[in-house]
Amino acid sequence: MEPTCVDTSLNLNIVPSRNDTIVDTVVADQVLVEELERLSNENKRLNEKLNLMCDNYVALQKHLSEFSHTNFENELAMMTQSRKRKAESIEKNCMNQFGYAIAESSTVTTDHEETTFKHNNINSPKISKVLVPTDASNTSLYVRDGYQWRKYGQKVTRDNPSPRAYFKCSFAPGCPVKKKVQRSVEDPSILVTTYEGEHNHPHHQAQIQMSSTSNQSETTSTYLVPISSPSPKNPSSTLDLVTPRKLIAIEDAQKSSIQKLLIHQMATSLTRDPNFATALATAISGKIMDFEKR
DNA sequence: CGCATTTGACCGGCGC
DNA sequence: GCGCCGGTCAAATGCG
Repeated sequence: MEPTCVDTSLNLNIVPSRNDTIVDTVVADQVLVEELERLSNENKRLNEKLNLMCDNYVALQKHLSEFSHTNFENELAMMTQSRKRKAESIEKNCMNQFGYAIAESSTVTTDHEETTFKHNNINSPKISKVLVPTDASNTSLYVRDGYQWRKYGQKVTRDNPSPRAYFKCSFAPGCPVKKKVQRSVEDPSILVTTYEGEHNHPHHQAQIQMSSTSNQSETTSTYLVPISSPSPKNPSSTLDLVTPRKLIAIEDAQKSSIQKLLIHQMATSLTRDPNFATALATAISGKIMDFEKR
């Protein structure tokens, strides 16, 4: 969008005549009416500009969304390309059990899922993976998801310089669920959280809140990821990790954060603009005057 | 003092 | 059989 500059300054320096007060009042009235008309026109122009900005914003958002989606798919492809051969052999082993589904997901199979497939049988625990966008500078591996976790180990794996943290669910005694948290190799701003097993207790939050925080006594949530938690009623399996539904959830989370950022930037830039502040004040005063006319 | 985290040691699976 | 690597254990440590 090409930059536009709207002269919103008010020429309110009305100097009253000292001689004829009646004529002065009439002239002043005329000036006020002209001023009102001018402000009204300006208000219309501002509305048009605002609409244009909104349209451009929607278009930009659309482009950004497409770009993010493409990047995400590329990332997944890169993450797995080096291990594709290994995955293919596993795929052959598991094809009888998963058939079409596993064949479709083989290109985005991750290291952990490979392990899952190796041990997968009817009684194996369910695995789900969630990508949590977070601050890359934040080295914390804590992801708040509504459950209570106890960390029992940390390892640096061969394929990833960032350490992998191991957690057990301590929300209920005997809960078999474990999770692993590790930063993505390609994008350190993404925490890859892998859940294993099913909780033997209800979730105490309707919506999972995932956040990465600087310490374990976190009180603030950085991101809200609107996806359901792995639950016994959820028919999702290991393969669910790569279904479009998950991708959409991740994309929605990204879009949500991007949207907030854009809105914040728009608001900041607008409020810092003295022209906008003046125009806003003018519009408000104009509305008040309109209201008083009635 | 109790609980959670840290971290090095240990174990088992897998590939060569 | 050996070494590598991921996962787990458990003693040490820190914190409220």
